[in-house]
Amino acid sequence: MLLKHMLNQLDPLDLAFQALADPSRRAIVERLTQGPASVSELARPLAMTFPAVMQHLAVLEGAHLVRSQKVGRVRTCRIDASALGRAEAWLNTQRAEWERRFDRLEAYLTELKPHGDDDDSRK
Amino acid sequence: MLLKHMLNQLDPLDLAFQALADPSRRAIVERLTQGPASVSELARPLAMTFPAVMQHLAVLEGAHLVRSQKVGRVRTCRIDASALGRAEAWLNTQRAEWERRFDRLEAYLTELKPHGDDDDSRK
DNA sequence: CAATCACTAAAGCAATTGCTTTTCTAATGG
DNA sequence: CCATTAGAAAAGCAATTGCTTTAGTGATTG
Repeated sequence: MLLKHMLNQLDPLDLAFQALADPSRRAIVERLTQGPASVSELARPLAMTFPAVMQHLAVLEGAHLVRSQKVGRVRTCRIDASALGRAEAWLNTQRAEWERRFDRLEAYLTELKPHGDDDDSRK
Repeated sequence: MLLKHMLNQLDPLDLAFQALADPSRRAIVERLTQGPASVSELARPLAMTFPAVMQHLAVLEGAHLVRSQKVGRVRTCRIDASALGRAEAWLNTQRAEWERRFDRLEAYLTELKPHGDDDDSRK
């Protein structure tokens, strides 16, 4: 029961969604879609200490939502659109699947009762 | 510092992404896009106790990703597409924004150096 | 009506999270 | 060269998470 825990989080979607669950991290992502930024620039608008921002950044990098490279003493961060795209794709699939089923159901009901009556057993 | 913690998670996106960060909960969502199901049906394929599944369901309902109603002794769950859509929309916006900026940059580079040379400082 | 079934409530617990403070290293600017 | 700047590493801590077990409450069935 602890082995399973340690070997967990193999699925990239776990990491991506987990990373995006935090508003500070989403703010960082939103900032980076406007273009690259240093860690200091990312930290400035966030009401927390510098190390805290670094840790958020580590989470985002671990989820492959952000890449970064250090030149001189400044680390420049940019978004990595691939992980963003995979999360988006999963949601897209789920909604598409739901709508497909919904449409099938609607078609079935229309066929069953072809005149305009959308009422079901009320209360 | 603990008040802020308690009043946290006001943003629906926090709840949605947090809920989707767990593979069991995503499995539940995937199952429900195929159509409604009882708690027992949802629990069957998941290698965990019944109460654990109920707790996952509570998280999903809290995030408005799932709705449910009890009739007799069985609770029937269905997905709530609206929260799914809002998460999808956020990701969509971010990718769109990123692509917009990317295209602007590309156009700038093409204008700057109009002949077919896509090389940058290598190594 | 008694046993079972589907679900609920609650307590407990190890692991993880989201910070903090402190300390350190290395690049840069005057 | 010395002070500042940008980032890194680590330890500590309260709160949260993802389970578990145990002990219920009502519907439903034989």
